Amino acid sequence: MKYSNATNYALHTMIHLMLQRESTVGVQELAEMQHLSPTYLSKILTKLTKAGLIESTPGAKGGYKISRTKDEISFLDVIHAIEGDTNLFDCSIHHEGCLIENVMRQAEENMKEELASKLLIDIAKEAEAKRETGKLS
Amino acid sequence: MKYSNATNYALHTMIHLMLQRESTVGVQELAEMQHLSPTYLSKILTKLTKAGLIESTPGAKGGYKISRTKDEISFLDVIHAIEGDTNLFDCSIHHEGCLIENVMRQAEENMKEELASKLLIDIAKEAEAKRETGKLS
DNA sequence: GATATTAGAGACTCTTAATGTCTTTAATAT
DNA sequence: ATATTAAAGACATTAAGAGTCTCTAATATC
Repeated sequence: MKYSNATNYALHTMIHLMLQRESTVGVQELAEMQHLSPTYLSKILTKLTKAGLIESTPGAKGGYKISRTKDEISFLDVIHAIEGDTNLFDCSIHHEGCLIENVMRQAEENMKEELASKLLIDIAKEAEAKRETGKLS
Repeated sequence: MKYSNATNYALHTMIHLMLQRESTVGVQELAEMQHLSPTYLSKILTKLTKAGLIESTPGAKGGYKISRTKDEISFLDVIHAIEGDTNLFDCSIHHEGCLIENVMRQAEENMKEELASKLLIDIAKEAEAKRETGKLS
């Protein structure tokens, strides 16, 4: 019962791309930064690309950059891109209208609302400010 | 990224025990009801017992019954008993004060607050009422 | 056009956690 | 003493996540 590591890597990568000045960053560099193998991170980046959160250009001088919609990207967007559209809880006994499932779903909804209201850009700026005051993010 | 089936079984079992008039119910009966093997459900029940949510008596005429605190048992109590004290999200990169982790933890907290505020007894009563109006739970 | 570079796709392995079974032991009522 | 029931623990099975490797496709540069 945990979010996957991939979601963590994805979130950190997104923040990094947001703080990036250069137009594109290759998977090589992104992978090194997080001590991951490029091929593994590549799969994560592909998911982010398909979700429209980042843009990729193949070929020499290619790489990834944050999407134009960068000021509107929420935590939930990233989670959704990686984890897919899943619920934390499925009753699996009752096929519909399970009272227990209803309660669990409502609670999950509260969490998701919070995650939808949190924008990556705000955290990115916060991280930048923190870094400038000497503390490494 | 899902709550375990065990949590679902545990919640349903708790509701059932709350609606139970007879003093104790054996694992045999509880297992049949949910189409589970008795030994498997037994492990779940042991966790609930250790958490103090139900009480068990071994031997002939033994079985399980809901704890005396039954009016105060929340969804979160059951989840905690089965899943343990875990977080949905661990940064695993940064050792402390990760901004991303902070956001994720806060959102999770919202969910848990909701789950702590929902009492099983209310759902049990609702299920009972629903059953009496002809609809099976 | 040839070459170097980079993303993407897919098959594959490894590891871990959940799921579930089986057997034995301990406790209790009759 | 016996039947019944919970508890414990070893064990097997399954499913999902994590991660690697290889090959293909696209693009810039020369």
